[in-house]
Amino acid sequence: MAKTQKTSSCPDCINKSYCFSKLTHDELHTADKNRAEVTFKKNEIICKQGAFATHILYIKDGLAKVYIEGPYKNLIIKILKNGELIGLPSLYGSNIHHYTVSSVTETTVCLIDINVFRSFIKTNANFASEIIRYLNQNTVEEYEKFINLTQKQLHGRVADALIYLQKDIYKNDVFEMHLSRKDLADLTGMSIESVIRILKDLKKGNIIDIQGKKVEIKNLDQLMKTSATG
Amino acid sequence: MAKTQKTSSCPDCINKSYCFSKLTHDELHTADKNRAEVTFKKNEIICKQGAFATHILYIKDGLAKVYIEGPYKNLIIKILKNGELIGLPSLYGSNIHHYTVSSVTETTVCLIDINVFRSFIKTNANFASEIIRYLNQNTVEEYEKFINLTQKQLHGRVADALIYLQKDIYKNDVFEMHLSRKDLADLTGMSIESVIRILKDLKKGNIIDIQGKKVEIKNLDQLMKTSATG
DNA sequence: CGCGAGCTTGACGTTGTTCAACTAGAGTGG
DNA sequence: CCACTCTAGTTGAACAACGTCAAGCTCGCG
Repeated sequence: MAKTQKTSSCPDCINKSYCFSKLTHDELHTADKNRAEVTFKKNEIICKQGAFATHILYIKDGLAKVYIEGPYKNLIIKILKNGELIGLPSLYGSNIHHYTVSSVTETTVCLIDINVFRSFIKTNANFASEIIRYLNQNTVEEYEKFINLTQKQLHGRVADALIYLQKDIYKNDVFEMHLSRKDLADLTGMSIESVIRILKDLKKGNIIDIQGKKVEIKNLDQLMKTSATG
Repeated sequence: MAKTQKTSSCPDCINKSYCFSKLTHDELHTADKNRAEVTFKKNEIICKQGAFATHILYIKDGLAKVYIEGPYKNLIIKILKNGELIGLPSLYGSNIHHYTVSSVTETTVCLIDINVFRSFIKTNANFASEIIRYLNQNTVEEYEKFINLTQKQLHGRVADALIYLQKDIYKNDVFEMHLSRKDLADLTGMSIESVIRILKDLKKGNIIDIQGKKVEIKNLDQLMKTSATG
């Protein structure tokens, strides 16, 4: 399972999420006192859909997948990288987690008591508006995902997923694919077999190259065209 | 087009959204001074995706549809009824509208200057947390919609739409269907023809009845079973 | 009475899933 | 060091689900 440690304090932490820069020195100290740091190995569950949300989690390092557990299969909403927050949808309203998060690579997270988090929102308006900004950005990304999943066919959806990984996650045309074919299927809302076939097509069309875990985006323009034409 | 009028003032308004109850008397007066009231006829655009978001809108009366304009067709995210807010995703971050809203029936909305709205968030923590609660509730509903649209087949999706209308919008087993078949198609992410066929099936199975615009949910249990089994 | 928009129906083709078999590679124990 | 197993990945064939097309219908309205 996961091991606990506690390295740098919040005021000194250089990885902290942008919204924390809105906190005062005192508030950061309060956060630090109410915080735990945990490292998860690959493929461990970080937070479980349906469980009580007692903490807001903050990804300090690593990659994690956020997914909704549906009746038959899962849908990956988003891949989280360092600096991102887990549990905000449970901040007010029902205090249970609305999704499951599990680690894709070894991942270190900070846990901050949800009530401490709430108190920051009450007392620090800049922090509150930063949280709203963060929530809204997620909402806008979800709208885009809605269109991708419901109005594009397979080639377009795989192209979207690859562009997402290239632009938002790895920020490089060449990257090591940490997601399994099943993860890609859950991310694009299709079957594993279809993912494989489409990747093969894209490789044959010289748009991407795949060697084992290594993926290279060879023709981003063409990939974006594929994304656009569905 | 739309006509402008201004009836009751904000402090006296009995239709106001729950979050406004968190505002002080003075703040409500400020809102009132920076507000306009507009009535849209059926099928008019209330706010347009891509346009600048200068105001937060509040539905005082009527029904409206929120939809994302995709490359080939639209996706209806949600039906709005009185008390709901338009434009929150544009509050911080990019100040353009991320969706289009148009009236389904005659609809009266209040427009509140977005900067006034922002200032309330800065100065009134209860209001801010109420906004976050509202945003989060929408997010959770969107998660459910994600599963419905991506993991269910046609019968399940139509069942979901009908249950949504019955439970959240009309709150009655018998209601007048204000949405066209195309609207239902955009709401469920399918073709018009398929909507019609599934409705026919449900009618044949004695689960619903349709006479012109009048819809009756005759067997909600069965409809929920249909929703669950996809 | 005639026109047009929204609705309905059936026939057909495409897309994408499912199933089943097979392969490659990584870890395990003898 | 090699057989053994287990999982992830891959391939092809058959089938079901759904969208598209084309035609006809209905109803409200000028």
